[in-house]
Amino acid sequence: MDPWISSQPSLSLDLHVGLPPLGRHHHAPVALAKPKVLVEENFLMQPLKKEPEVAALETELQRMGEENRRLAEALTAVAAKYEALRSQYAEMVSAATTNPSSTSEGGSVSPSRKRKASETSHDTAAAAPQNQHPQHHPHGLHAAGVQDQTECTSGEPCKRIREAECKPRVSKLYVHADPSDLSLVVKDGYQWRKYGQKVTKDNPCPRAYFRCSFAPACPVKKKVQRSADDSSILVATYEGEHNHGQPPPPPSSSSHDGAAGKNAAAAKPPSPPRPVVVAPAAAAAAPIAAPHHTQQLQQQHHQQQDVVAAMGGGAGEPVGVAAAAASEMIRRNLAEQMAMTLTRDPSFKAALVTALSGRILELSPTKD
DNA sequence: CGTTTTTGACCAGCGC
DNA sequence: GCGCTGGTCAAAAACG
Repeated sequence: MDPWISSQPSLSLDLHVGLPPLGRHHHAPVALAKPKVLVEENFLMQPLKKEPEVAALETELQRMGEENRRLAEALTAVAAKYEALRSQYAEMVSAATTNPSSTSEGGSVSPSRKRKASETSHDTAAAAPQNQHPQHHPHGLHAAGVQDQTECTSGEPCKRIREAECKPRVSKLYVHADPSDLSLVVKDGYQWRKYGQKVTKDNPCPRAYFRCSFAPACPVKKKVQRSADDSSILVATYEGEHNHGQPPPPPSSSSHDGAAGKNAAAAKPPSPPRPVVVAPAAAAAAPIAAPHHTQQLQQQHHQQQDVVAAMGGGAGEPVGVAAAAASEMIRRNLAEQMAMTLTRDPSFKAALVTALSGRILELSPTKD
């Protein structure tokens, strides 16, 4: 899989129990699918005095090996689906870029931009880059990027196209957050500057408006609001597409979401250095806590749906952010779930201890 | 001192 | 035309 796995603390034991060592270059999750029953092998290599206890353990190990294999297969299936979806998305993106007229780029500007022409003119110019996919026009000001403008200058259909057909590059991200934490900060790896807050009609919780502050010209905007149904869920709505790469993760834990100084402070307490979209509180407490974990999985499910929606719907949302972050979280959760499942299983622990002791004995110079 | 957040005011679209 | 609403601006405050 990806390097991220190797950085997962919960997986850093390198125990070689069923799963291959997680090296630096796992390109596909399928790599996990190869069950290596090293524990079993090591264990069986012992000069056995086949006592009933040993036999029982052996049976147990075999059973776990089977289970391990099943899990690996399930993981393979999930990974395959993930890859399929991703390639599907890539195809759609390429199709969209080769035939821009069919994808109605226009809406990327906030659909409700209501400023006057003078403002919108420079606004669209500024917003243009977000309309294209970064890999094509990283710096904007190309035909595709100006399309919004051209559509608008071509006549009044502009508005309608924008609001109806051209679904703006909007994607939503559902992030689990501590309900007691009132801040509206969603960690996604980018730097955001808050420029407004508003209480909306349908939700008692205020909505915060952010702009990407990493690149001055980046047109991406983000709205964050707690879900009206579940205050522990933060709904982040991204509009537009970053015209710059993702800011490099800070070497240590420090300002990540917020730009500098106060922003970082207000943007959140120390957070995981990765662009994970889990709210810091949850991220800090969740990895081992079952309830949080469940919520995270639900959250992950939401995100998965959103990613799929983004793939199927508006071609090329800020999926560069949203989808990447979502998939990141999905994978992370997957790994955490696996690690938790294993570490919480007493029989697994017992087998692990047995295997380790057997291995130690085997490697011991005094072994006979 | 520079940057960001806060927050009231303003603007424009929409529905009646 | 008027009020409601969402989105944005910009001055003041806050922070490191």
